[in-house]
Amino acid sequence: MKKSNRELLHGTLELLILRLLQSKKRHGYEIAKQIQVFSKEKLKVGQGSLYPALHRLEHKGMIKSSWGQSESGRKVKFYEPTKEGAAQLQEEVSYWQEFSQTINLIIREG
Amino acid sequence: MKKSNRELLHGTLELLILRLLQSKKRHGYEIAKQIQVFSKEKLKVGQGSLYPALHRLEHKGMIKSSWGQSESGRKVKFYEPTKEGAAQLQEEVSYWQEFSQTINLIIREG
DNA sequence: ACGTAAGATGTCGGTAATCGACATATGAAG
DNA sequence: CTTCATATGTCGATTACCGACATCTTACGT
Repeated sequence: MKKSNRELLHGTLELLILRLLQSKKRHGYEIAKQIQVFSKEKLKVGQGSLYPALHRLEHKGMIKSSWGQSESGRKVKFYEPTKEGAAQLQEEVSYWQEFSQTINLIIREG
Repeated sequence: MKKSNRELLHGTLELLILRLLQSKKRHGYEIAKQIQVFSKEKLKVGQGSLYPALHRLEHKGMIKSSWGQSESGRKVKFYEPTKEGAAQLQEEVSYWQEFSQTINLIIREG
């Protein structure tokens, strides 16, 4: 009965995570915040989406984790991409580009 | 156990349908073919995705259907957008633009 | 005349990603 | 001393999408 909000990140969450980890080691909470910042608060990825996605990626061997300390001295789990993850990112990006170009083409000329 | 193919149209199928119907009345099979053509065969929407999406849109009052004849004289069900559907399309398009710009930004500067 | 391919609409069950809600713990600020 | 932001995590529900299958019709080759 309850109307659900729009699904914000259909299949692109793993792409975003891999891309953000490519720049530097990051922990989960930071990734979520960064997505919010980049999107000017338009996209929000909740914990119920983020953490399962991280575990999924780790389980698939795309990223690896290590406990460490954040700048503020808190215990955090850092993630970084593996070699497979870096390759996967390239694939995801090129798929996204093809995909989004197709959507844009249909919007323009459909 | 079987590995599934990549999900081709994550949440954008209704946008594509509404957009293609905006140009002219079309029937289901034609819509699927058009998406294939526009994407240069890279995207394929199967019947198991297409027809439920059409029924969904009709049930939501975004499109309406009428039986007719195709150019080749076959019995086909034509769809066209309602007023609500046209408005919904505008919303979908502007959401898509915001969304894709965000993804592109993160790909570039993440 | 006959079979097969393509056009066309539809259903069904399974899969999997996302979601909101909840649980929990810690350090900082007031 | 309590509340807020940080931080990680689980859980169940929803739902779109998918491949497979079913069915009917028309066109085409042989």
